[in-house]
Amino acid sequence: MIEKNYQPADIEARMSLIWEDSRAFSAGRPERRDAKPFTIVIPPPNVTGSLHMGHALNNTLQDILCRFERMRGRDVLWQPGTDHAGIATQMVVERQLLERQQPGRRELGRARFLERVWQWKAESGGVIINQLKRLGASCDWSRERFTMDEGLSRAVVKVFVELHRQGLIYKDKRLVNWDPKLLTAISDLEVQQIELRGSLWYLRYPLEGKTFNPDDPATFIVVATTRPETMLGDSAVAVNPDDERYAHLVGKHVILPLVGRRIPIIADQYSDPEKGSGAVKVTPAHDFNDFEVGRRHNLPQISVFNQEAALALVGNEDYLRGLPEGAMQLAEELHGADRFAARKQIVTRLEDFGLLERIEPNTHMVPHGDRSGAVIEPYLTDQWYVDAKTLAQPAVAAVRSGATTFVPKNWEKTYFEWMENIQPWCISRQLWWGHQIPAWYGPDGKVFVAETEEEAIGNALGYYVEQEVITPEQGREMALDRNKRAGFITRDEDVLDTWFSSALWPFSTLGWPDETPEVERYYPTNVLVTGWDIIFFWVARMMMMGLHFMKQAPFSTVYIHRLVRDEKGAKMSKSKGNVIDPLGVIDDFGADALRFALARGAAHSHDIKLSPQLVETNRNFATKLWNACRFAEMNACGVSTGFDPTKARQTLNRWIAHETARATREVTEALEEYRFNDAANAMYRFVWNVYCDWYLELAKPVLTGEEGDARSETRAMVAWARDEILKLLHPFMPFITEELWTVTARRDGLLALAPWSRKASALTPEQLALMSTNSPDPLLPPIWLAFEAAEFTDEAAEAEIGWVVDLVTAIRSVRAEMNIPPATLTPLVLAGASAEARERAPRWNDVIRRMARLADISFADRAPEGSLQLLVRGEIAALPLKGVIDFSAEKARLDKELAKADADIKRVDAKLSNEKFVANAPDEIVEEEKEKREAAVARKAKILEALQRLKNAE
RNA sequence: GGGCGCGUAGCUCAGCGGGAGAGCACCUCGUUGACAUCGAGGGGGUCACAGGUUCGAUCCCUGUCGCGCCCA
Repeated sequence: MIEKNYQPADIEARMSLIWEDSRAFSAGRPERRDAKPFTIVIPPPNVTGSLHMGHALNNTLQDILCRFERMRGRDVLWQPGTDHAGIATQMVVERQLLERQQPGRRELGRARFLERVWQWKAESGGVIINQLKRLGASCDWSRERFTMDEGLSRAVVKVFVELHRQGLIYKDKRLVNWDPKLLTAISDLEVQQIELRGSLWYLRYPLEGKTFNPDDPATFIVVATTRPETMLGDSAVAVNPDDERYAHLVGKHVILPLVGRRIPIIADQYSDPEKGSGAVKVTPAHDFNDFEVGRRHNLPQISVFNQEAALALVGNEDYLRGLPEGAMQLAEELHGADRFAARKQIVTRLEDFGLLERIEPNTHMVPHGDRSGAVIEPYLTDQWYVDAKTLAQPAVAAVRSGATTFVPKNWEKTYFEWMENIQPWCISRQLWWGHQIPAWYGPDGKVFVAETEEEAIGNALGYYVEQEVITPEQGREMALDRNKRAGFITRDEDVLDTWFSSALWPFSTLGWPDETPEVERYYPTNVLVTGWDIIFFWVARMMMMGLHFMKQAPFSTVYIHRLVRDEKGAKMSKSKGNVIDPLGVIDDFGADALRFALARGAAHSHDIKLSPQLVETNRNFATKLWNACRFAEMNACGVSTGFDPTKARQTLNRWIAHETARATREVTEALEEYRFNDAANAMYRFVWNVYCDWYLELAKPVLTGEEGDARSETRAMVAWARDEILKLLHPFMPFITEELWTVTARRDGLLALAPWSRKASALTPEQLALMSTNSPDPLLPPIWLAFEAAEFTDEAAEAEIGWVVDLVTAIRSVRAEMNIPPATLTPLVLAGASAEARERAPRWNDVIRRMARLADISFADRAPEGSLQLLVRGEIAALPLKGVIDFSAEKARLDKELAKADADIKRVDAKLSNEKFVANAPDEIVEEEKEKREAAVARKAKILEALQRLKNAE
């Protein structure tokens, strides 16, 4: 029994349990041992996360694909899990400690802090998994993984060690993006360039050997900078080699103001004569471009900041080297000043000495940390790097060769663009939460990288014994006693970038580095579904790691979807307050409605604009489906075993079989091409505008009529088509369809595991032509017969039902236009009807009368006088309404139609009389135009006839 | 500055070489037993602009304007 009202919350809770209990989504179900696998790995949400609309879209699309392929018989593995999200999680826990006024991270110390994080993870880390379940995600939940699981951690260590051994991971001292708030290095990708209004300061650097005179430009050179405070670390001034203004100064020196350091004037292409003064200060330790200039010219790198981006001058050897007497005073005065305070102080001092020429307003891009929001400081430190350039080569080749394809294809260009300009990937983070780098250092700083601590210690002690730094006896003691080696051998404190472990996700989740059956069966995966924002963070890196370690690209297709925005097209953000909470709309309208709304909007080249109202609309669609199924139930439309829709005898039933087959093809083909919106919209139309609006309406007289073959066939067909609808809709709206599947008949199994009606391989056009004949060749191989229902067509049925639909629509339309009250039943006269119409009309008498609100239907040679005359498929259908119709309105209506027919004839004539058109256009187009002309001429004749009748009646 | 994408009904979008479409919104009418979370009907568009290619352009090409995003 179907409940009277559709109540999604109730259904969704129940269905979740049924799926879970039956382990419907488990990969490797025994009966599918021989089936082809289909694998998707979920983009692991942050363990700190909660479901937002982006997740809802991303996972809805993945679920549609998984359910679709599961129904097509594949052995589906949708691999779920979460990401430890280094920085984000550490921040969450630190904030919690602060709120609870508990000891902070540093007070706790590393071990106890990590314990706290794990504890937090155990308590609150599973939130998003449950939210994904509410969305209906059909992951194999028994296989849930976490990037810091024992197994995945082993994969991380193994990858690190191997890449290190191969020279693809190395330690280097270079500039990094330093976050002075979080006190860690971050990768280029975690930096956001934000345009800010600032200033361009023009500073005078006095030339060596001349007495500085603010009024004499010959005594100084002007440099322009956006960061005057870094001048303390300047080690050169650069001018463009082609800049004649400065040619005579190249090779000379300036004395750095305030500091007194003697630095050279060098010629380098980097200096742009058009910008600023054409001369730039060079600070290799605090600017990426300057760093490169410094390398080219072998300049000293003078770092003047500490970790917190405050000036660190006292005791700074690099800074103090070669400075004159008295330099200490300035160092002491400025030491410890924050970079922004330092800027003010330095500018003031320069100004006092006439060293500031002018200040210009200047808008420029300033790097910010994407997590902390702090202004990023280029900072000179030792960090670990991955040689991304080398790893990128196979990753580029895989996409070039088509081994991996992006959908839509244009993303490949973005991918290439980045991959071909890729920079070394900084993977070390000065955090605690994450995979600690498997590197150990000896007293001289020598690095020992190994998969286990024992191995590393063993190597290290062996090395130092050999070097006679320690005795073999000491070595043995240190190997056995952790305390004895403390301080002698120390582990690298840093952890790896979170994306390092995510890069391994497609194979680490399957058990690699162990040789598991899962790796064998489910790698490489089939499709990766993700947003464009993590192509670089994640997709590119999975490609690199997958190809390097597995020798195969991790997925054959990368489907990139767009963003979900609010109804006005604005990005959803907490600060704007325009966030739509997916769980909120699920509460209000159901997960199915949200999923269907997202799927219907998921076009390739547009962001999705979503509003609660849109979800409501799709809930209404679910209600419509619900009620259609109730209607079927009330009319005893039960599943009839062995029923073959292609053998139906009733025209109406053949028609819906034809339409169902068409919908099946449309949905299948659209999903095969990741056109989620086309697939979902095809179903929306089919269910509402075909099945409900016409099929069920036209079937009503039969269903409520007398017992007989026609009625039983119709009952069976209503049920069959409903079942097909439930199947086709299941990937989009799993809950309601599974519920309706369960309650409408005794079923062998779950809808989630029921077979899709169209097989994976498309038929050739020749095969299709064969299938469309009404009498299939008895010699056809059985596999073709399996396609029959989905390939079925019946043009004759379509023509007949089309006529009924057109007739009813035309009558309804004119009745509404003429304001004929619904209660008024009018007679219908088919004037000069063709043999076909004479046959059809009695067959559809009941339906047409009911739907068009007619008293009766009769035939006549010509339309009765004083009737409304409609043109339906070239024949006149007349409504004799003497006394009711407004003659002038009717004349106007017919005139309008006449004008339309005339316009059509004229346009076609223009074409056909154009010799070039007839000569150049394809034959079928010319033929089509001729047919159009004939039809329009015939139509015109009928309209003229109708006008004549009208005139006679006046 | 480089790249990608988008300008089609009031809104959101589909169509991407041969007669302008859908959903929502709007207006009119309607509770006859699946459904008012509904049904029937209707109005509404120089397909941004300008050139070009073509027998034919909303669709292809070029340019202009406007909007969005990514990378420097």
